[in-house]
Amino acid sequence: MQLDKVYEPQRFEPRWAQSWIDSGIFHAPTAESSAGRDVFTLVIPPPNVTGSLHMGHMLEHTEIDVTIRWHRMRGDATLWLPGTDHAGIATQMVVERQLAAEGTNRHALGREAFEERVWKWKAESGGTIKRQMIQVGASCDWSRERFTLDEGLNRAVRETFCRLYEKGLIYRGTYMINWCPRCQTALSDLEVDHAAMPGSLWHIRYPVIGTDEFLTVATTRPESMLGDTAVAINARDTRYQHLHGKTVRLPLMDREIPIVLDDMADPEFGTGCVKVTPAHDLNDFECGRRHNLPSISVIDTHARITAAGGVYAGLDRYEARKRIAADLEQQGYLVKTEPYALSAGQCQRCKTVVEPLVSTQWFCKMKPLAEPAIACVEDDRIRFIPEAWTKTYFEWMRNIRDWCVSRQLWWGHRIPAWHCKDCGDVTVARETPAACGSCQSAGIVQDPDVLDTWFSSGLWPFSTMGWPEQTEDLARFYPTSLLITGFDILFFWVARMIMLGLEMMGDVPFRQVYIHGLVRDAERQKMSKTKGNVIDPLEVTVKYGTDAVRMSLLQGAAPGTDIVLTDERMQTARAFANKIWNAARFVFLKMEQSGVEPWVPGEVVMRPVGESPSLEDRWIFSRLNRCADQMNRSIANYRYHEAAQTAWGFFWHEFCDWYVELKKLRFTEGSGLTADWKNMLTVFESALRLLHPVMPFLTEELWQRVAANWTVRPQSIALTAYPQCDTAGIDEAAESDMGLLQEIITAARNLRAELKLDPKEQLSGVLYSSGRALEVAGAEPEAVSKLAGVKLDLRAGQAPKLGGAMRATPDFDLGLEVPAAQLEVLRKRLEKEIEQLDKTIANSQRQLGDEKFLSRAPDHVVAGIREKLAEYESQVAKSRESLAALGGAHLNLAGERT
RNA sequence: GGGCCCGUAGCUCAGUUGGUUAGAGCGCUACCUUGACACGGUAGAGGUCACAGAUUCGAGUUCUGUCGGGCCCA
Repeated sequence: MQLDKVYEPQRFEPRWAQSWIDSGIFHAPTAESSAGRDVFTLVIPPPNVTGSLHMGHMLEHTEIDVTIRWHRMRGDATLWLPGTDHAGIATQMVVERQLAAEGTNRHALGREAFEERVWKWKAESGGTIKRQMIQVGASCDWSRERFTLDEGLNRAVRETFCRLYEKGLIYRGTYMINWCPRCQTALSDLEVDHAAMPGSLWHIRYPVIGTDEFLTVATTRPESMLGDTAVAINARDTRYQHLHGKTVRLPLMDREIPIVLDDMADPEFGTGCVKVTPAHDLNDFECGRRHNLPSISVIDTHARITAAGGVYAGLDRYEARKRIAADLEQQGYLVKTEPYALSAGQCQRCKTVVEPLVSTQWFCKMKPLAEPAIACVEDDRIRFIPEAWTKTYFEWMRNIRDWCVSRQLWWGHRIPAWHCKDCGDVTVARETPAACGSCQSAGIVQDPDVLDTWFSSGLWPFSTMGWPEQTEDLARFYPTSLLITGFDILFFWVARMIMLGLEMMGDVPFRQVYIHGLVRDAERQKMSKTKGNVIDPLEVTVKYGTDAVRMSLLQGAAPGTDIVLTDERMQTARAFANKIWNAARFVFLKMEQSGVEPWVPGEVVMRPVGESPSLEDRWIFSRLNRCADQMNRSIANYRYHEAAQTAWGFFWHEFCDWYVELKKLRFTEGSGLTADWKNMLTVFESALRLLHPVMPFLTEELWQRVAANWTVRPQSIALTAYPQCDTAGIDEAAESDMGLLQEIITAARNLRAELKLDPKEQLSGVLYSSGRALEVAGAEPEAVSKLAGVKLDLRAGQAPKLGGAMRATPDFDLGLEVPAAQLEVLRKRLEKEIEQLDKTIANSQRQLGDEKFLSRAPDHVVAGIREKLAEYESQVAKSRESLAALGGAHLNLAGERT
């Protein structure tokens, strides 16, 4: 029964983490066992299978776990479905780096061997994150764990691809795409980051054929001129109108290209005319289509100049840029070069500047998918929290562009399309076909490309439940209830799940989306490996305890704000855990002394037991009910910071600071299981339950001891009922009486501290009151004498003489007997108090003298101010009197007593 | 260029539909090693709610603008 003196979470956290998993208590209940209960489902945002847990995961999983544990305790049939993502490019890159270190590469290895190699890597490191999640107590159903490359999920991917293809929503075509020359694959628009970087603007003049004029174009990429097939001017631009219909001679290439009229040329910007390179710029590509211009590819997939680039063929794009700029200058075509901040697209993964290339790829048509996805948020079938994200979502959805879904990678879902060597047609099929669908030729080969990882992630809420099979899980758990994730994947993942869920399942994938913040360091910096400011969750959970880390994260997790995580905060959270630990230690020690056995009533009791429960019992149960009410509402509304604060305040500042201190006065040795004991154990047990979703380990460890003798109890606190507010347990009278008692004690302590009296010295004093305070103090004399160290003489009415060590409040006047010499320190405080009260009184009087206020403000507000004003006035009068008395010769408090 | 969010105590943030003396945690100051806990106790100091207007009897809260910070999209 004895607990260690200091809270050492390492001594019990690993034990519970393992035991929760072994007992399978977090598995979703069967349909039979949970008939009639509400269902609550959440699928995990799948982490990278070869990754490891970072603080972002820890925050996300903590918020999910709080919510899940709360729902489970509320009696819902709860499923948190875990799993991982194959993270195409990222994982392939890791393995390619391994190969490079071995002096080889994937092409030398061949596709099959490479894929084997990646699977091997997955087998090695794939379990890490799962182990870590178990370690930090994530209460998910591991029996339903999924991986995006599982066979079942692959079927879902193929089914989706085929359906979309059959509907004409997936097509293959030749368009401008983002190409990463390092990763050697196409990328979607979302996988390209636009970063501002210093560059130059080159002004190049193109001679107009048949005249002695020039058109000067400005470009940030002079090397692309090799592929120019026109120069555009704006029809409204009077400077160049006379040149329409003529041609220019492209320097270096000696090619004659037309001058076209196009709005792309902005008369306000630069020289007003632009070069057109349809093969290497999206705007130029579209311009080229409008004018039927040829498209000449001069940069290849390795970002080198192609054979079409004449003498520059084979040069890297940047090398070519230097040479071309130099040649232009030498030949007199370069007008000037000026510094220019340009925005270049970078590969999100490897930061290489992407190359816009014309390429044949698979695309997904987005507009028809986006429309219902917009509608379901407009009509509230899906709600974003915080709501501000709705706008961002709409903004993106309404301006959506087609999605390039093919990737030239070897790690991922292979596109289910087969090309015919004979007729050239494409056969798209769910199962590997034996022959071409058009000409029946057996000479077909599967498309070498794989799908964007997000294509499979987009199916996650239903592919994980067995779709396209009509499984029981799917029927029970889809749509899921909630998604908790970060804003950084709102478009990548959330938006696509909504579109694909609606299209494939005919229903939204989740009802609500809670977007959490970002974990930052003490300087509010994003955590990053390169900055070296990452806090490793595993390290700190060992150091401070998982519960303390969870508490720290939740304390800062106000919706819509980032979370600042510091060692200081985690230390404090550990101190909180230690406080609870020691409160429990006190309880158990006292139990032993009193001969009491662990006891719990057997069901949640939210009211005190016993014939006439004590004030502190009535009070703590009342507070417990309010705490339960607040906890339930806070968690329901994703106000995790509020839940954390509520539990913290209840345990520390109500249970420990007052309740336990008062209860100490009740317990005597060998008294047995009195009502005092029953109430204390009941409140403590309920409070543990309230805290459990936030600090699962500590509460489990203590609960197991508190409830040890409860014969028919669940095997874990996680399976007990979450306390709900019982309004009958709210005792306004007890709260107000307790408030008075606290005020009396605090007033006495305050005087004592201000007068710098010995904290241990027992003092005498007087309490005057014409109200309830007298009865409260009379009923709890020991509380005042023990907690404030003052023995009070109780007298009805107001103090006859206000002077000396006196504290006046609206409810009572309290004085201490002390030597006159110690009273001087009171003067300053009284002066300050009077000043503040005067200000407040003036303000109230001004309001009450204002006709408009009196006529327009609601009655209760006016009445409230009148009442307060009377209080302030009486208080300030008392303070003035006290101050006057201080000035006098006689500072003896309760004068008549001496 | 378009859009979103944020400026409240030294720090990190709360502050629900406008309403009575603006809160919490940390930090800080003073005192206290009291038999649950110094990872503790008691008491205290600290804010013209970024700025300027407007609406209102009344604004930290609503509206407009300015300044400052962050983010997203092009």
